[in-house]
Amino acid sequence: MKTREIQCCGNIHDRSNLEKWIDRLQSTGLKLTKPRRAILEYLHNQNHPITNREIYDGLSNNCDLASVYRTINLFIEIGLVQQFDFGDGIARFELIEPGEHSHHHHIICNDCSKVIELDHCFPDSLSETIAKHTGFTRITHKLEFFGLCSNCNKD
Amino acid sequence: MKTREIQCCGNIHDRSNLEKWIDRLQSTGLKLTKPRRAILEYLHNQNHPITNREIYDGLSNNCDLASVYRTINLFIEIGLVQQFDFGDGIARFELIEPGEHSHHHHIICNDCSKVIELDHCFPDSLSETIAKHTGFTRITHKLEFFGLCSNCNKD
DNA sequence: TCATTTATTGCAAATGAATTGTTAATTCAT
DNA sequence: ATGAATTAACAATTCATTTGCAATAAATGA
Repeated sequence: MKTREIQCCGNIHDRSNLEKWIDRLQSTGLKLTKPRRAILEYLHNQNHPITNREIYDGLSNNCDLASVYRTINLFIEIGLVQQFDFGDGIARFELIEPGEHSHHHHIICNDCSKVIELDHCFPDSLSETIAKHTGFTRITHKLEFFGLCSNCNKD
Repeated sequence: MKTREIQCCGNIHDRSNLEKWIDRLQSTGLKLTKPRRAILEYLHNQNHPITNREIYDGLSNNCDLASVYRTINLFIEIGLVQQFDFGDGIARFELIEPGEHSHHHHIICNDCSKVIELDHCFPDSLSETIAKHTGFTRITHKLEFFGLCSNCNKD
C-alpha cells in the first residue's frame, strides 16, 4: 500500500481518457448536454474532491449553479461520481472508477485544509466482524483522516 | 472487542451519574443555567447520537432552538459532547466520557436508520503508517459504517 | 435537414440547518 | 438581596441545497 501525494499543479489522472467517462454517461441513456460535458471535463481535471460551488466557479457562465447540483446528483446516481464529507458541512465530489479498486480515503489538514488521497484502509475482516456482531449486511463505510500537515505542524 | 447493542427503550448509561456531567460543566466556570441543565439531562438519557432539533423537540418550551445550537457548540468546545456525521447533512451529538476509552463508531441502517454503537475500530498502526507516509501529525479520524440491519435485510 | 418529442437547463423562489445581533432575563459572587 | 457579567429568547440572516416552471436544447425518425 502506498500513498499517492497530490500536487496542486500536477494531475495523477490520465487526461486522455475523458472520453471513457463520456461513454459511461452516454451508456446510461442520458443526454450528453453542454453543461454535463463541461462538468465531466472539469471533474476530470481535478485531483481531489471539489464542491459544487467550485465546479460552478470553475465553469464561469457555462452552467447554472442549480444545474451543477442536479448534474452531480445524477452522476452519483449512475455511479460516475462519489461524494466525500470533510466535516465542514460542504459536500465534495470526485469522479470514481467503476469497481472495487477505486475505494480510497483522504487525510485533511485541520489548519490549511490540504488534502492528500490515501490508498490505505483497514482490512475487510473488520467489516466482516461487524457484520457478524450486528447482523447487518451489505456493509460500507465512510472514513476520513484529519491532522496537521507537515507545513502546519511547525510550532 | 464486543458490540454494545442499543435498544430503543433500554439505556446503557448509568443514569445516576448525571451529576458527574454537571460537575464537568461547572468546573469550566460556565454558568449552570436551566437550559444547559435540561440539555445535559436530555443528552444523558439518550443511547445514540441525536440532532439539535431532537433535543429541542424533546425539551418542548424549556429552551429556544438557537440556544440548543449554542449550548451544543459550547459543550463540544469544552469536550463534553462529540459530534457525529451520519451522512445526511444533519449533525448528531452524544455525551462523551473524558479520555481515550470513549472512542467509538456506529453502524447505521440505510433503510430504517437504526443505529448500533460499535466498539470496533482498526488498530492504531494504520494511523501511524499514514502519519509516516504523509508527514501528518496529531491524526484523528471519522468513521461510520452503513448497511442493512437484520430487519431490513429480508428480501 | 427539419420537425417532433422528450429531457434538460436557467432562473427565481423555497427550504432547512445553522448562526448571529440585540435586548431582556438569569446566574452567581459579594 | 444587589449588581456585574453571562446567557437566553426572539427575530432575522446566512449558506448549502432543492424545487417549480417556462424556455431551450438534445436525440430520433421522417
